Amino acid sequence: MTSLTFFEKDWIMENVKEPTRRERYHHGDLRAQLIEATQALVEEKGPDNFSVSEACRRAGVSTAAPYKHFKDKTEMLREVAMAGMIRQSQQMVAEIAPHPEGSQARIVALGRVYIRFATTEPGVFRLMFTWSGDEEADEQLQTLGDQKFEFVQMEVAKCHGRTEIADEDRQKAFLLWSFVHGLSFLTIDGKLADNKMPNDLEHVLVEIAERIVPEAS
Amino acid sequence: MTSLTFFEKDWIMENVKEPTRRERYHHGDLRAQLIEATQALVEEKGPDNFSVSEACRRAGVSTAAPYKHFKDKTEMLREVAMAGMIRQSQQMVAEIAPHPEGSQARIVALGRVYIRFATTEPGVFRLMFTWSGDEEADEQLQTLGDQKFEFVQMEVAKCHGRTEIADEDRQKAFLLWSFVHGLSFLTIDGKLADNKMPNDLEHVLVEIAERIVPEAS
DNA sequence: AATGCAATGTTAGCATCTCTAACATAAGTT
DNA sequence: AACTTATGTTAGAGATGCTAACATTGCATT
Repeated sequence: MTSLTFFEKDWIMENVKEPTRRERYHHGDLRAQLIEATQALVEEKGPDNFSVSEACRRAGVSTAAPYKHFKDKTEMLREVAMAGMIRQSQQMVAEIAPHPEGSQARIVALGRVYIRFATTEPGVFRLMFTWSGDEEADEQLQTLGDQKFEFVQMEVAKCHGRTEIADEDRQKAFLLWSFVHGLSFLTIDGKLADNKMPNDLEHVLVEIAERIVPEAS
Repeated sequence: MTSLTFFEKDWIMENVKEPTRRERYHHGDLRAQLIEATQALVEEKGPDNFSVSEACRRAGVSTAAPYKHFKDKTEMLREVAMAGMIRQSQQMVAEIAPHPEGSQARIVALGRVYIRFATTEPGVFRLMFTWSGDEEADEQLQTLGDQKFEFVQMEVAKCHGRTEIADEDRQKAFLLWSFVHGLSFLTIDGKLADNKMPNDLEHVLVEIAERIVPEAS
């Protein structure tokens, strides 16, 4: 019985002319669509100039609707930040895969992903890291960040032929992180116009990796 | 005549029970006081949560008053950012003074000032560098930043016994800047809790300087 | 299948914020 | 003393974050 009604529903969902999902009172997918709108707006206007109202307009919904899905504006933004964190992590593991374990190329790849993400999604990137305020709310965010950093530390350790993270690895990973983080922000904040930015980013990454994690372990 | 009235005024200003300057219709010093309030609020609430209204409350003035002195909210914030830029530069020149020209200690001192400023005035620091939006408005700000960067480049050049900036110096200054910039943001954004942060900041600064601008030129 | 509940929308409205317009007053000039 | 300019004030428009009260829908239980 239930299965039959399910089939009916499926049939309706797929064959009927799709009420565009907007004409219906219940949206069906509002939460996801609001997050999507939020992310888009964060990129377009920057995290500071994001407004819930505008996200509502985009989702074709009243301005009170989000509050059935999110506690407040902050929670909407954090959702986008979290998604960004995960996306960045995925890109990292994908990008180092082709390179042999313990190779410097892996370190370079990590840095490349970091900066590419920052320049490709500056709004989300800013959101992820410059969470001014809220103090304790971003526990999950912090956890994700910690995991990512430990991942980097592990890669550095492997470069030194270790299977566990030593103090030296921690230190070096930290140097690397600070560098790419700073480079990312200087880039997206437009401080590297003109002659300040080295022309070849890849070259810079290799150089910094060489200075901190030399190929000859 | 006029000089007499001036004297009278001075006498009033100094000997009469000071109408606290708030009881008077004309404030006398509103612009400066608004900037002061803005800076304080930027530190307390963060640049994003700063509101003109609150600055007005602090200055004891109506919410429309600022618009006789500033074009809009953005201009108030920019004023604070500019002042921060200048303050940071002054600290830099002061801190390198004791060290001999061309010494690595000078480079370390520059980094120390950069990070100290960021941690001491995180609100203003954020304002100075993560100016999301406005595009062309921050021309002056950009100019100040450029000057500072050139100053750093020159210091690096001196470390190599040069009196003019070479490409190598540009490159190295850029690496140094990226590093301290990233370190600053990671610190004020609280990403360096627990074991991630090396215990001794000074040591880290020396180490990174050694890696990029070795003492033995 | 009918009914009831929980989920998820909507409209109205409050408090706050930025910024403008019109007006008021102080200060300096002629 | 009268005029002008600078610098305040009050009133209010338009946007925003969020809440309260109400409406509609979907699902579950009967």
